Amino acid sequence: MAEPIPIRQTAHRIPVQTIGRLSLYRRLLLELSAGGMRQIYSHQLASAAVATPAQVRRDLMMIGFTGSPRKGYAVDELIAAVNGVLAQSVETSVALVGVGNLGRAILAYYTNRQPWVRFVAAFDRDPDKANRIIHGCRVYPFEQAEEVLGREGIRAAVIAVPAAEAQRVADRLALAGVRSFLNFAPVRLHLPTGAFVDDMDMSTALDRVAYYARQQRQT
Amino acid sequence: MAEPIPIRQTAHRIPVQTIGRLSLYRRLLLELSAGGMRQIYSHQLASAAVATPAQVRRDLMMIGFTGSPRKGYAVDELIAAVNGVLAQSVETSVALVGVGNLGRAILAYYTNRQPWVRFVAAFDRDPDKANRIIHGCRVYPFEQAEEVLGREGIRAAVIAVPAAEAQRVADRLALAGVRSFLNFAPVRLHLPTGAFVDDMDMSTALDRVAYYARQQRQT
DNA sequence: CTCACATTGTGAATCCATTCACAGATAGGT
DNA sequence: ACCTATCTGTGAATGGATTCACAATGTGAG
Repeated sequence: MAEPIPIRQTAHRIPVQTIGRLSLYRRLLLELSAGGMRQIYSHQLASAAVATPAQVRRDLMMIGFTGSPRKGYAVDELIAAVNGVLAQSVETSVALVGVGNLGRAILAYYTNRQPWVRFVAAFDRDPDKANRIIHGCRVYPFEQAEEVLGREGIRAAVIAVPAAEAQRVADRLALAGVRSFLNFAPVRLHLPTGAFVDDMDMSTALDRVAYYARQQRQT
Repeated sequence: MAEPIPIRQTAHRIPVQTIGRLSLYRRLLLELSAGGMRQIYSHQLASAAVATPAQVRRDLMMIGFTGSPRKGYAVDELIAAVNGVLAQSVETSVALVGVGNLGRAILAYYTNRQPWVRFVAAFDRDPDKANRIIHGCRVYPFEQAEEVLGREGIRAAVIAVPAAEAQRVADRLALAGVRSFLNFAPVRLHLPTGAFVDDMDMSTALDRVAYYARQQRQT
């Protein structure tokens, strides 16, 4: 199992888009590997990921993974290489803030899906929700945020609170050491430089989809 | 009420990113307008939207909306102009496919949030779920998709089914005339050119967030 | 062993969104 | 009525991601 995975350097900064596609590649590769595929060409992976072969090769180049002409890429080694970049073999602890409809659906969605990330704490303002366990995740009152985040060493959080509260929540999490946010609230967060935010703005997404339903255009 | 809103042309094609920001601007402006604000400068809107003033001016230029030096933009006229672009004053009918945890949360989330889009039908493979009403939306068995989509003139759909089924569902919807998709399944969909897909890939998003929690870098 | 050819790895070209920077405009002050 | 300060509108510059295109590679066939 200790094969030398062909990696040259993880040197330069990897763009966010590439990180996102690596996550997708890994999901596709895991399925293909389970189906018995040992080698894969850039054009095959590209077609599965709805991308171009050049895009795939460029992405793999970014993480310093190399294949072989005529044989393509070794599937399992590639999975290991992507794991090395995305998860550095450590499980990442994540917190959820906001245990409403959306928050519970998020917990349900992620449970047993990505073993490399774990929701170790959820928070809610409503004390009635506290101290319950939802989808295997303990819910705390939001007042205990600093304590729990510190204790668990949490540096990533998912925000699923109403728009009006999102900024306050983000401020407090940032102060408590969280540097990476997945934000479901339909507002843009002001955060200290160095922090990372990924907005999952469903309102905006629905507006975009409604717009293009009336146009006839484009990807 | 019949003020002439200053619009020059909706001529050229508006990039997706701009459409997304227009949706955000509208949300912010509606709130500011309700709070009594009549005029707004590009730098104020930019700060609310976490963008640059130049970005805001460029976006408004794309939709042909003009303001005035020293007074900025008229808030209510700008809202009307954005409405004209995004919703063309028509309510858009949308379907949901997949009434699981996520699907129900999506319905709950959108209810009473964006009156300009309406979920007029939901579909699920499971017949037990059919013919119920969830958050004001009637659930049909998926077999009736073509009939209902045709009857309601639906051209936009939200896909919230498991990954393994997403492509089949998308194919069938596309054949039934749906041209615009909001895809929550963690796969990329192959669709006829001309169709629009917006991927809300929560798996990928969580991987990105986990990645940057370990780095110390950047938005 | 040699050859042919499909595939990789990557510099260069292209494309597209964002930002810069400034000319032109105008509201408000005097 | 004029002047000034500050904003808009936009052509040009920038920056970054994607795509092109091709030399280098090495595999499998004969």
